[in-house]
Amino acid sequence: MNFFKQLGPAALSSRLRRLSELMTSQAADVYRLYNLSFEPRWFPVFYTVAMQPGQHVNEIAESVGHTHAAVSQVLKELMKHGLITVQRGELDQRRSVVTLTDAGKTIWPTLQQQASDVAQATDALLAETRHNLLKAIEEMEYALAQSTLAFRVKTIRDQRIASEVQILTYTPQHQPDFKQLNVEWIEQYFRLEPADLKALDHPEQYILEPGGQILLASYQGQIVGTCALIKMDSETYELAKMAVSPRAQGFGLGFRLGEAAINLARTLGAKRVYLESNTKLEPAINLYHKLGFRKTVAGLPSPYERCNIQMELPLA
Amino acid sequence: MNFFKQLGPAALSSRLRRLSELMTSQAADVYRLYNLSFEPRWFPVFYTVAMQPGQHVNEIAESVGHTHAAVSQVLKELMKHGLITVQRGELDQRRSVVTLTDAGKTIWPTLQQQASDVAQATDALLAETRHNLLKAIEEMEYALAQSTLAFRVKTIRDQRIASEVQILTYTPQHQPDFKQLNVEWIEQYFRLEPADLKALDHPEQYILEPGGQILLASYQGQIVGTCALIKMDSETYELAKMAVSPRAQGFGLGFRLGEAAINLARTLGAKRVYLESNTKLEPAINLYHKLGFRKTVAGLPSPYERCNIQMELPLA
DNA sequence: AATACTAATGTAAGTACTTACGAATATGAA
DNA sequence: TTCATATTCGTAAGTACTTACATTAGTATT
Repeated sequence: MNFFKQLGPAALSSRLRRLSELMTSQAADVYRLYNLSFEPRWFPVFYTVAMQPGQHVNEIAESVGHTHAAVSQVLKELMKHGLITVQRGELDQRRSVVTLTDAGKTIWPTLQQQASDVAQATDALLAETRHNLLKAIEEMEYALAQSTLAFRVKTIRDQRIASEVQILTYTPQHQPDFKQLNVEWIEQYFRLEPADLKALDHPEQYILEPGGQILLASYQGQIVGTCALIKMDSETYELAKMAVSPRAQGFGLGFRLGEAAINLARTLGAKRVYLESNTKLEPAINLYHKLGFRKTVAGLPSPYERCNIQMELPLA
Repeated sequence: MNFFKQLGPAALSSRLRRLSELMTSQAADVYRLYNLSFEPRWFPVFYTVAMQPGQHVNEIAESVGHTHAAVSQVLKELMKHGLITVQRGELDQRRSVVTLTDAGKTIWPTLQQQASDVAQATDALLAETRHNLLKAIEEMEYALAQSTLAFRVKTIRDQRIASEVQILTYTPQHQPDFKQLNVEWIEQYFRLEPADLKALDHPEQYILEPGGQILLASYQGQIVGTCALIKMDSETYELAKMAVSPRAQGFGLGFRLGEAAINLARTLGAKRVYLESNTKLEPAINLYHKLGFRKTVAGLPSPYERCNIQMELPLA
């Protein structure tokens, strides 16, 4: 049991299962106490049928909170033990309408008595504990419905990664990474164009010297993202060469880079930033939208074939 | 979900299972987040092996709190995925000694990172709730280890029944029940003897008139237990004709009747009560012991063949 | 009236464990 | 040393559900 002590919270669901199994086996002992040839797992279904005969499978399933398949299986067993009868629905022939047999009606009072005894014992049991299990379960179900465990973990992971990510400005040593990351995604979706190679092979000449900037994201000592601002005129910059390595995608890196680029454009005196992309690149378009960019109707002519959408972000 | 609302506590174990399933499926989503081809249920076993290589199956099972069979199955899968190697133990050829492969060592840091992220998320999740699930589980496991659910339910049921059981004194109308209950058990284990029939057919003549008494237990309008005090001399009574209907056995009825008889003997001025029985009737002997009776070495001669033990209770 | 869709439910197979059983090896007592 | 007993582990089957799929019946649309 060292495992639980070291990783308590992570092993929660396993512990839930263990406890559930313990309680199930103890419930079986309870049934033995009452000398009924009745299995604990039948109880929920039998209970709802006894309380309201004439229900059909789906209704019962809804009541007990299991699937119709589980109910169907239990009904089969109850029928085999002569406790219920199942008939076709009169109005709707698809339905299986369930009622108690005489044998079922005979054991019902004992079962009720037993249920009441169990309820009392369980209440007393819960009262013995400082942390109420039932309420804890309810709260946990609610919390998990509000926000998935995976979502919560992702948030934490992204925060951790964000704290490890640094946004750097371009120096000549970054050229190979800058080129490689962009070539990678362009070749995945489109074909490299001459305009690409010019900018990627000679960023100083084609981006920096005309007054642009290049930003890079580094994570664990590696360059995993790039982004460039290209100066069009004194008030207009183009956001381009946005690339994130596949192994670092999904960490919110694109957003960090985009944000940094927009802030940089502001300090450079830009009144607007625009970009060109392709509607095929849905995640990218979503990212740009999240950054505040909106589609522009008629844009400037693009040197790239692959672009079929222009977006713009006015800077206040 | 009406079922839960009406029978909340009784359905606890079912709810535990549901929550466990919910968390298990969400845990699977978490693993998807980290792009590992690794199944959640492997984690506990893999974790212990990574933390301490060279353990054998039973040790791992003990660590993770599952059975060796479960560990064995998981190890088989881990081996198939090339994450561990299993070798025969050097000293003890029965043992399977487990270590990580290089592939296993490679994914271990990611897995650790993930476990730490999950632990953080779960801690935050637990902090969101007012009733701490983990502590509730621990408390419930402890409480159930202290005293079984079946035992608790039995206590409550016995109390309920006790409150419905009445101890009556004999009137002639009870003779058929008195006879029937005794005949039932005697014939089950032995044969009816002439001495039995005399006392059962004519209790007034053979028990009451010589100064004895008969007590009966009634439950839900039926006589379900009998017990007689037969006067031997002014200071000695024999406890006899103790019978409890099979349908009312296990409710502590014998104890109630015995207690009442002993108190009655005291008020009649007895210095001792003794009884005769057969060691074959283990539950009865246990009952007499619980009532305070102890085995006597040399007793009075018995009119019954079936008796091979005498027990006595001195009254203060 | 034919067609496409949806609903109801039975059945099979999967899940993540358990218990039961059996084979191989080790240990202890005679 | 030998034989009964205990330990270790793998495999099979069971458990109490689930999901996936198949079948039949009803409903809406053309």
